[in-house]
Amino acid sequence: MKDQLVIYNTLTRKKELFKPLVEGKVGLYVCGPTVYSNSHLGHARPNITFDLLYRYLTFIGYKVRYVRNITDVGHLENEADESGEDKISKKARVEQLEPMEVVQKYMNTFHQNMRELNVLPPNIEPRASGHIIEQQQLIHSILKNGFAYEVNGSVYFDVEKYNEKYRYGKLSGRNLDDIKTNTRQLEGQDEKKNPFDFALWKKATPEHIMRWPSNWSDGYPGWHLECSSMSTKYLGNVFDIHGGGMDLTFPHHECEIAQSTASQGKEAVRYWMHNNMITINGQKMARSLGNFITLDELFSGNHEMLEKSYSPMTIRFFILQAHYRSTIDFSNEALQASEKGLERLFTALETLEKLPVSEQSTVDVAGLKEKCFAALNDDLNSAVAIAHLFDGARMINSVKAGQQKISDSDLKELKSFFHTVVFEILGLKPETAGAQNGSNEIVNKIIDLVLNLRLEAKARKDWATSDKIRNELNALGVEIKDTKEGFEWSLK
RNA sequence: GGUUCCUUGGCCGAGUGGCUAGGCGGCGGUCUGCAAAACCGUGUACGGCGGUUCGAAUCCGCCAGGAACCUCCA
Repeated sequence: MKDQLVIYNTLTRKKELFKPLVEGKVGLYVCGPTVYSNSHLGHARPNITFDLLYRYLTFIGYKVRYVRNITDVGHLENEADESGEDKISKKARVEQLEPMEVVQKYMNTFHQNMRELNVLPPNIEPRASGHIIEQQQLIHSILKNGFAYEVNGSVYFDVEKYNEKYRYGKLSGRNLDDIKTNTRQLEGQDEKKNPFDFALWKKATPEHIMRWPSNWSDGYPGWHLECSSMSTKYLGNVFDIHGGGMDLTFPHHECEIAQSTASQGKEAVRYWMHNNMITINGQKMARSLGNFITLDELFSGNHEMLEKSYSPMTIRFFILQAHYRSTIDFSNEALQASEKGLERLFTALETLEKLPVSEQSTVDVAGLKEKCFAALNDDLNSAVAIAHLFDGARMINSVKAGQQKISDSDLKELKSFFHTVVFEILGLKPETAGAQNGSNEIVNKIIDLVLNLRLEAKARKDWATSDKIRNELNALGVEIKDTKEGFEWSLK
């Protein structure tokens, strides 16, 4: 199965068979968050997408080193303040905090949200602020190779010079002539030879708090640099996969390619993968557009656009139900559909544990399994894989209902398949309220007691009493299903 | 304006040159004292107009609408 994974490479705009540089090992780098405010739904997408990739690569037998950075140096902000100060130091002033305190605060909530979404931690989570020296080294080598120039303590990348030897714009499908005619002339950029040149090192203005000493000035690194230096530091000069949101393709990833190539004469990344955006009313959800809903708001339901709260697994499932390269449109209706669907899947998973076995199967477990893995191998098509899981759910329910039969060996295979795909690969987990997991034994016993009384009432055909018990337990959040044997219940 | 891309049934979303996902919702049925759950059945969906083809929603062209990027952004 290892040799069958096909992934879409933005660089070639084609699906390609994935072959790692080193047999059996994969180097994976993903652009992580800039930690200056709470994570929103949009941030969940790349993290879940590449969590799926990480899990799947691991599942098919690769040893993966997954590196996901934390951007804590801050990017230049281009808003009305015109000060050019960096996002993190600006926020710090507003809140009267140390920049690193802001970073720590939002890094903590990011980690908390990721845990809630069952996103596995990466193997290395480097911070830009901890790699200033490496970034400066990278600038030195780009300067030495003649692809950068220094002006007044700042260093800029010479795009035109680079483009004479290599091709700037290959990832995003642009060419320099187009860029020349379409780059806006921004204020305060007169140091650059050309407006499309980008900063490698910026001299800090006096009010800029985040600063480090360097040969050129007290300043801070340009905003594309950290990924170039940290990815190659931990994964090697050439590594397998670099991921991130589609909105980073240009200029961020384009500049990364230019920096790596300018410093080492060859490209660092073999496969570029980009996830699409989450939209809301057809428009990208983004911090800067102000149309975002934070993950905490989703989990608590505390936002005017939300009809109710949505659990982390609902969010995760919602995202996985679409292919990562398609946009996915947020709405209460869509989220509730996912919530119901996920419930159906987990109910089937429970049913799976108590299926009767027969001599022969009338169901095709092997075929189901094959189709599901074929979907995952096809550029990580979780949407199709999940569709096959629903076919599996129907299979399970039909066996339970006695309409289909399953053999002992097929049942074992089906169980293992479901557990592997649902828990290990898709990273879903049950979210039952505590009471049924033994955390509140006495409550379980009381509910059982009451329901047994109801059973007695039913035996007497005392429907008034039995319905009263059911309705009132329902109101308390206990869902009751009558079965042939008696009853089943669960907490909502 | 430039570059890239999208438009699928009530909603969300796969996919493919002919065999035509899936979820949610709706409708009908089975089961049930009634519910719930489950199961079964049910939709003449592929933005518009042309073209290529035996055959296109899938390929090509034009038009309409929308998006992303070009400026921080997941």
